[in-house]
Amino acid sequence: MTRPPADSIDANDDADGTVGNGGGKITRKVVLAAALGIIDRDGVDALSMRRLARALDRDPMIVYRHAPNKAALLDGVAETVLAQLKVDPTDPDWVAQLRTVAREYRSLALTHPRVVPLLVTRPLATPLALRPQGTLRPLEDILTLLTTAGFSPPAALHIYRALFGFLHGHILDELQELIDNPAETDDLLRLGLHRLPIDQFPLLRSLAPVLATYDGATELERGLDILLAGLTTTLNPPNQTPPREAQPPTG
Amino acid sequence: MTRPPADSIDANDDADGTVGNGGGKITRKVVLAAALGIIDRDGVDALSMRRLARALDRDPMIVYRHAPNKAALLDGVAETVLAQLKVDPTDPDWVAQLRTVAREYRSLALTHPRVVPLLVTRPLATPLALRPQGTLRPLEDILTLLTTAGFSPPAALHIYRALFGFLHGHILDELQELIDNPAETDDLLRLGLHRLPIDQFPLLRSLAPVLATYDGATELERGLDILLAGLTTTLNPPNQTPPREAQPPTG
DNA sequence: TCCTACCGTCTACACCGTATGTCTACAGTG
DNA sequence: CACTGTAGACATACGGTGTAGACGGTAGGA
Repeated sequence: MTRPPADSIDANDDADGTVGNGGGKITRKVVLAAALGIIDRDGVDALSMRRLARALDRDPMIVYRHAPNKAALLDGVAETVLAQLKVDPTDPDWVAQLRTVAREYRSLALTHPRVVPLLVTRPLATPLALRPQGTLRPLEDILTLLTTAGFSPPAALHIYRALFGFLHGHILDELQELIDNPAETDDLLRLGLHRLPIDQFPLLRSLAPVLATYDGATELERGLDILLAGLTTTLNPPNQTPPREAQPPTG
Repeated sequence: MTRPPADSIDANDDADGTVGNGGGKITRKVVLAAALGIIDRDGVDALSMRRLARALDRDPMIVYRHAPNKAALLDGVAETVLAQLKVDPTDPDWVAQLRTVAREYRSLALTHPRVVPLLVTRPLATPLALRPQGTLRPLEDILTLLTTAGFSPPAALHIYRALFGFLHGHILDELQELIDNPAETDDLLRLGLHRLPIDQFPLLRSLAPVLATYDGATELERGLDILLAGLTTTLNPPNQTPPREAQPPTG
């Protein structure tokens, strides 16, 4: 009998909402999925080894069979999210492909907003080459995309940096502006801006309506316009399709 | 006598390296400075209320006199660092002023690299208006800088977002590429890239020398060139000095 | 059949954030 | 002077945390 004590046999679709995984086999994938679920629901701080084990309906120590320690577990969660970012390195239109990647990255971040701190933070703790390979895959793929398009590897790296730098910044910006109290109708109150002294923050307060109607998608597109235009003019590869203007996805 | 038991009276410049603050008065500033010291030395994870108290040579609970809880303490640390960022809202040359701010932000991040996760992450947990006011000061100041230069408030906000989005992204990029093993002379080994399978990451591995000689300062300047050029062409304010080309600080 | 490998469990330790209570020193009041 | 109120520092305690180490049971290979 590998099940926990009797009192939890039947009544345990535990407080984490996950249905305790019953008697199913525990794999790394299952562990990471459960961890991701907890983080999505309650944030990174809410993820503890014990709570994760509770969600898996197993002993806390089981997690250590699939991750050497908690830091590695968090890396794993970041990796599973980032691994969903697919790059097509064979796309002949590199500008369009980068746009697609950017949009997908944004939508990934918006569906897992509480994972974003991990995405931007974990790499700071680990030297590049020691990072989980799923994390490096998009980098390598974009490098091949760009070198295939005619860029030199250093130029490709430059473009990659510019794109993801911009992307990370944009995501952080956008998530910061999520609404305080969505039910409130008045913009000032909804954003909590009324708490700021008027004499010290007049402009910020006056921007309530603008802040309240922030549109991340088109903000991203405009940023990409500028960025990609700047890149194509400074670094034109030999064999290349002309860069397209902003073209938000139709769907 | 407010001092702790005798055994620590003379021999306690404790393991945190800070000289226990002796009998000095504990203020919020002192607490935050000690916390910053610990984070600078050993990272955010190493900061615990107990260790902070040990550094202050006091009982753990004093910290709660100056911060309601640990999250607020971290916010305070982020604030003290960010408050060092001075914006001159009266500068007539807004482009030059933004460049200066960007450079100062970068140098701030480089002198406190382990605080950067807090800088980019804490705001995600707190709605804009609830953030410590020291955090909002640079925002308001940049808004007045730009509106004084002739931009409308929404345009000013747009520029602020673009600048700090780019800035955050750049900082994260730059810190990620810090060296694994600085003593090693071979670039591949120094970056740990030899651990990557050649057949799966050929381009990344080939970029070892480029990665090893990353120059964040000029990378930042080039990014600012593109960004500010893009902003001035799309959003030209009425009364404005012409934008200058990249001009790294002479000192 | 035994051996090895792994998987899940149990126990235990040192440490964590913080609610609550107690002690002390001092300010103001009569 | 005694008395009270108050604020700061200290002490205790509770429930939780990450994880080292040892133990049993089960599966597969020799």
